[in-house]
Amino acid sequence: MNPEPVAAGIREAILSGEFVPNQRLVEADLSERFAASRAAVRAALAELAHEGLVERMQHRGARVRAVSLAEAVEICEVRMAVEGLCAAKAAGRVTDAERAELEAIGERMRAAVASGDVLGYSRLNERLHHRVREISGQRTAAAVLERLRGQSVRHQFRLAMQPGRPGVSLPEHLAIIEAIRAHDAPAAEEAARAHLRSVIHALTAAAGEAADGAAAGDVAAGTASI
Amino acid sequence: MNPEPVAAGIREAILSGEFVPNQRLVEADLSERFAASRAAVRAALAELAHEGLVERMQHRGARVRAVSLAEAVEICEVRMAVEGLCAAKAAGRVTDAERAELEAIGERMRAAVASGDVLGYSRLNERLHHRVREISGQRTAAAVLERLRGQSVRHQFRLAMQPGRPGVSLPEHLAIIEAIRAHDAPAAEEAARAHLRSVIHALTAAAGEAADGAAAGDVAAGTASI
DNA sequence: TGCGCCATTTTTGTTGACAATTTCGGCGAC
DNA sequence: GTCGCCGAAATTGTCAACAAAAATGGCGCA
Repeated sequence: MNPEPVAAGIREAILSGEFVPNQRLVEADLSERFAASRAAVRAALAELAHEGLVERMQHRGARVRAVSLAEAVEICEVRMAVEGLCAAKAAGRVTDAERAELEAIGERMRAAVASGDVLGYSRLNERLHHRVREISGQRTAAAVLERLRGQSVRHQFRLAMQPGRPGVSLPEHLAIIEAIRAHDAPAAEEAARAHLRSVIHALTAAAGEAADGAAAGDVAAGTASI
Repeated sequence: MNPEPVAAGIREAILSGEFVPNQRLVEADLSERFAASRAAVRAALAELAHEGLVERMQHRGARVRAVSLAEAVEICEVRMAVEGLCAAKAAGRVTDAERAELEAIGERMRAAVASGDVLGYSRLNERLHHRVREISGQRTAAAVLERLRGQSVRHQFRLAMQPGRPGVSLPEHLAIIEAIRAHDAPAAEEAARAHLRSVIHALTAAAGEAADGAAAGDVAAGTASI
């Protein structure tokens, strides 16, 4: 009956890949699926439209928004700037307990990559980025990043599936962790930016090839490796 | 009848200072004022809540969100990162026509400050920032910045009214213009960041004093000097 | 006189029905 | 056989009434 659980449900369906890009979202269908009134569905769709996950056209209903590769690159560029800020602020505020936590995440990342556990690595990756945002204490930046993340989950997931990718991103992640642990704000900012630059590079490199395949993602999408 | 004109009307009333922070926004009143149904008002309020201009609490209605000084600083920090990105990209893409346009804006800014035309300077300032965003071609960044701007208009306005402020910000703006005109991306990024750093400094400096006064802003608010 | 409780009023949340628009299918003309 | 047109179905947009919750004011009681 409330709009929020409906929005959460649709969001999860989109992020998990159950609802594919450009799929039409008919209000009556969603209303039945989530056992909510059409007004609630409507409000939920409006919310998701503001998050950039769905697209609405006058009298034509809502559909899952397809973010192009160019847009994904744009999103990564903004993330580069904002995550750089968060990393720098985190380096200036990190506590000893948090330093230990980051180190633990780094160790587990190393182990995951060594054992070829791509899924586990993806989860740790997601957790690392999330934790850095929290440690930074920058709620505005965190909110911006959270919204951007939702829009690019699909591309991130495709990237994480790439063969050599974890081997490239692991040292980048470790560099971020080390800089923050060392309270070195400029180094943390640069490490975060370098990491995102690398993501952009990988995205554009994987441009022509494999425009398919990414549809297999209902297992653990939303934890895509960055 | 449509939600959009209602949202636009409320937005303008908030940005112009007619609706002051923490003012309650009663749906029935708005419904009468804008000659729209309550459902339209409701949708408009939801939209504005997502923009961060109003705050809604369950069963307690909507009120104009008051952004604290700390939040305004956070917003400026994010702007520092993202406007830096836009300036850098603009430097790499600016055309000759746009270079001339930027130079013209710079000249008019100089003239406005020389003649003490604070209002005109504010408008040029708004226009410069907007134009740089456009030239950058970074739609994602532009969207992020546009939303942040709405939330901090009130603080920006208070800042623009400060006595010596235009004299400080003018050279910063000119530096941004010059770097973009010279196609010097790193310099443009640094100039934009320096400018925002300066804004943050001025914001925190003007912390204790003059928590009043800013309510006089229905003339040309929304063009507040940055 | 001051405090707490209850009825009233105001305001928000929700639902269902109705109107407007688009889309889809069949029919006829060329 | 194909194109364009017209009606029906599906879908979205809008509204007004109803229900639920919170704010308000008055009353009794200590």
